[in-house]
Amino acid sequence: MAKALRTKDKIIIAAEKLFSEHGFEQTSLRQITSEAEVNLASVNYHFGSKKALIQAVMARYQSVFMPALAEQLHQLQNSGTDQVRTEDVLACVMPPLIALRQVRADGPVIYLRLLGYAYSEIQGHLRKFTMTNYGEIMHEFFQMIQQANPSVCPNTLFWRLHFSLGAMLFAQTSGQALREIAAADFGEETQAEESLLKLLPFVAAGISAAEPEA
Amino acid sequence: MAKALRTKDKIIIAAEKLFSEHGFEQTSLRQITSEAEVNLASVNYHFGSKKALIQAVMARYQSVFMPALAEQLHQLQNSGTDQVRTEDVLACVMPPLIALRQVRADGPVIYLRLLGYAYSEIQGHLRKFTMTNYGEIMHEFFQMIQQANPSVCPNTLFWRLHFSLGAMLFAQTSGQALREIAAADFGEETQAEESLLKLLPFVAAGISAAEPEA
DNA sequence: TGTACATCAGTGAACGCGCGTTCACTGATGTAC
DNA sequence: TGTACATCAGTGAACGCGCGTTCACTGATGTAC
Repeated sequence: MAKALRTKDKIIIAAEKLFSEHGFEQTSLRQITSEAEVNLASVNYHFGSKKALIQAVMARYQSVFMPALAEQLHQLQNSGTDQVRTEDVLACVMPPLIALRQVRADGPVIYLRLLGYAYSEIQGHLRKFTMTNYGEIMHEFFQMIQQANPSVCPNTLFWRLHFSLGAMLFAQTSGQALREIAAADFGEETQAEESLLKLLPFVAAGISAAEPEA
Repeated sequence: MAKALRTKDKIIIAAEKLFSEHGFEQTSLRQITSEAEVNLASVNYHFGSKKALIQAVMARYQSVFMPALAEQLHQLQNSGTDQVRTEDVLACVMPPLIALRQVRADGPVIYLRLLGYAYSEIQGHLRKFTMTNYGEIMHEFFQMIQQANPSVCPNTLFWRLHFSLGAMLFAQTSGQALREIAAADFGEETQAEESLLKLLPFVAAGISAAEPEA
């Protein structure tokens, strides 16, 4: 049993790393099992299929992230502030992200990259999975963003939230390359987590922007 | 000769459509030649390889878009306004985008989707290609954004421009799915080109947001 | 105008390769009596 | 305590499949003399 868990864990650890670096479809089971120093057939033995392995990897992070996000949102709601600001709602995602260090030291970065690939590659699957399992939390989040921006119509907010998601995922997926360019052009090193801090004011301003006249 | 051009064009037209719908790696030459009603081997005959076909498809759009963008930027520079606004610089991308209708009726949408896949799939290749061929135009664009936002440091602007790019590409790549969700949730149909108009105020506000204190 | 030859567009079939998955199997561990 | 059996983790080799690419070939068009 002890060794059994080892093999399964080895696969998970190697898969997370390679998935987050090259995406799901571009990473083969042979690469994963080679990195994990494990037999090729053991992926299908432990997980059933490649698709199931992908879901297991994602689920492991979601199951930590989502409850932590719910916790943050509730804290903010019960903080007695009568008017929450967009920044405050957005900031709720940071502690859950940092909590992913429990899963793995570089968990926050890994998770964001996985999200990026999950959205761009397996179109819609992840969204469906997230909504069926954590739809309520997502709904709460959306409602609080609406409360913080009563003058922006919900349809516009819907789009702006997805623009924000896109900005975050793109920055993560292309993050390494961008950081190198930025370092070369401006002589400033930007850390992976730092680019997230740069993101917050950007999306907060974008979400709360005045609605243009029709 | 007449029929020769036909086959090559048939391939381009089918490839653009399928690439923009499913991405480059997910689209096989067999799908393309089947859609184009053309022999499988003719792709390699006319283009040499799949990679060369992808480049040909992208180059066709870039060669229309980029000069048109340069034209817009120059017009804005010579308009006599002493202080350009971020919105004005951003708005410069719209006419070149619309000019892509010359290439093909749904050219603007196709191009944006291709861009999205190009950035997320063939990491860095497109950026390199764009910078070597149109680096000067990109540099001009960046400089004008800087002029419009003298109080934001260049490094931050660099990141914010890429956040904006990410927001746009994500909205396009996931556009169809998002439009369906939005229609179901808010009873409002959003057209493909309309989501771009929603994007402009969002990124303009994000780019010009005040720099947070350190 | 007619013939020989070269060039070019297009084709059908096969190539080798890497992929996810399957299968028959081994060996260790746990359980029942 | 000892034996028989069941369960489980893990393995090596092969499977079929779709992929991009290649190759020898056909037939039409253009050119030279």
